Amino acid sequence: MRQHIRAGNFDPADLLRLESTMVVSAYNRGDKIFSQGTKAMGIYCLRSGHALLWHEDSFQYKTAFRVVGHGEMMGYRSMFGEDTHQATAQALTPCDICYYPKEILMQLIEEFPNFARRFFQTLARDRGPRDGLLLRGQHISVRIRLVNLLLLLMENEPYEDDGAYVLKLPMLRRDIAALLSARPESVARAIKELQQEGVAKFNGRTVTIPALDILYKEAHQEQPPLVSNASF
Amino acid sequence: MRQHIRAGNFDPADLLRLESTMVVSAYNRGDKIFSQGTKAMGIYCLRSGHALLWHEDSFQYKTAFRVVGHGEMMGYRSMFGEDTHQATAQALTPCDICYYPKEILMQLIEEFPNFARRFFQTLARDRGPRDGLLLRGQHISVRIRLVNLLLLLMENEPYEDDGAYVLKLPMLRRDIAALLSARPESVARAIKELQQEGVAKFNGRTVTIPALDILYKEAHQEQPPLVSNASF
DNA sequence: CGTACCGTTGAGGTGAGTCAAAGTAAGTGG
DNA sequence: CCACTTACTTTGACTCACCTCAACGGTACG
Repeated sequence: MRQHIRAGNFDPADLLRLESTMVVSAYNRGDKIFSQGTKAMGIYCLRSGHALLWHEDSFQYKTAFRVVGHGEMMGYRSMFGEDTHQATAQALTPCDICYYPKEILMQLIEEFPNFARRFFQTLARDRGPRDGLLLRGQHISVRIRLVNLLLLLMENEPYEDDGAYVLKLPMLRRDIAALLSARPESVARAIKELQQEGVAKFNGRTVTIPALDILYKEAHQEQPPLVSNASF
Repeated sequence: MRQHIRAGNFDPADLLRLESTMVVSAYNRGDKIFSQGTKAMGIYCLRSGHALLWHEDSFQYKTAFRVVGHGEMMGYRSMFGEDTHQATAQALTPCDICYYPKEILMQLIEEFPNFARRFFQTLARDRGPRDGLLLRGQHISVRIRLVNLLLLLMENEPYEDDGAYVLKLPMLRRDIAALLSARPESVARAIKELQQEGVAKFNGRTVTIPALDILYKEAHQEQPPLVSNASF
């Protein structure tokens, strides 16, 4: 899922131009990288650290929908949509972020079909029906949503120690809650449950998972509802 | 939001080629246009009628997420994602649908920057954080979600009679439920409520709305929760 | 050693899901 | 045109997961 901007089959001159126009900035925890409602003029790419994307609806309810990690892009949806930002990006941890202005990107896209294709793919795969629903669908318990989030975060941070997987959460409990469209209290209760059953050990922001397959099983094999839901 | 494939600034020869490769098929209510899990080879465009897009998760829970109306496209996300279809498309009403194969589209996209731009925009605007959450966020009551759905459907079917807006629902109650991530019973109760308060009159699949602004107000001005939800 | 968050726990309330049954359309075939 | 079937819709009673509110325990930091 990661989407670096990498030297592919590009003209060195263009790459140089891309590099020269690129701006790298450092952000501290809590800093906003861009804000919902402002005009999208380019895209951002994380060199290090973590950021959180969240959307605020007309009821002032905030829902986080993506954790952006090292090497990943953000802001592209609004840029290509030729619209204002539909979300706010905020640094979860100190991070370095580079910015690519729209004009340069558009030029490269026109010139190099492969570059365009990569963006088409990124846009198309981003937030398809698949996830999102798994993290926020209310027919799934907070517990299962949490397990799915853990698995998602594990994809990006494979760290093994002594046969068990270890995951360092880059965020607060309330951010986890926002990602699951739940409340911090509910998250705490779900964590307690998983803890007691030995599925995962939580120690502050460090999560230890003894057996990944148990987690995976739980994430995808809850009993289906008995009654179907639509005219399918 | 509608996305016709129209004669823009294209080469007549290419348009001819596009037309010649296009296949138009007729579907009856309930027919599947494409199925989740199958390979996406092109895009579909509705000439008439309505279709419903729904996704089935690993718990066999079905969530509808889009009603496709006249002139709108579907299947493009999976095609550009170079992936299997992430949803199933099914005809809500009898409809005529034309199919454009991928190769032709890709050729046109490479050749005409404006054509590419339109697709970038379509992809980027489709299912951003904005809607979706309004229709399925569990912090919003089924009633408000229903009101939002009505407003969404009204956008495409403006029909005025005697000062009141009239909307003909192209779908069953259970499909509405699937769109709201709710149950048909809950939808029925929400409908009853709106009925009793005179906000909207439901008669089978015909909805009459005396005052649009009341509906609109309700859709966006519910009291915000007292406690914020994340470290924002 | 306060102060200020963050995280956890408990008690209580509620919206919406589940289940079951009755009511209403919409076909279909005689 | 009327039985008859089938599918869709609504209602009521019950249950439960999660939210709300409130209080308490932890940890970091000046």
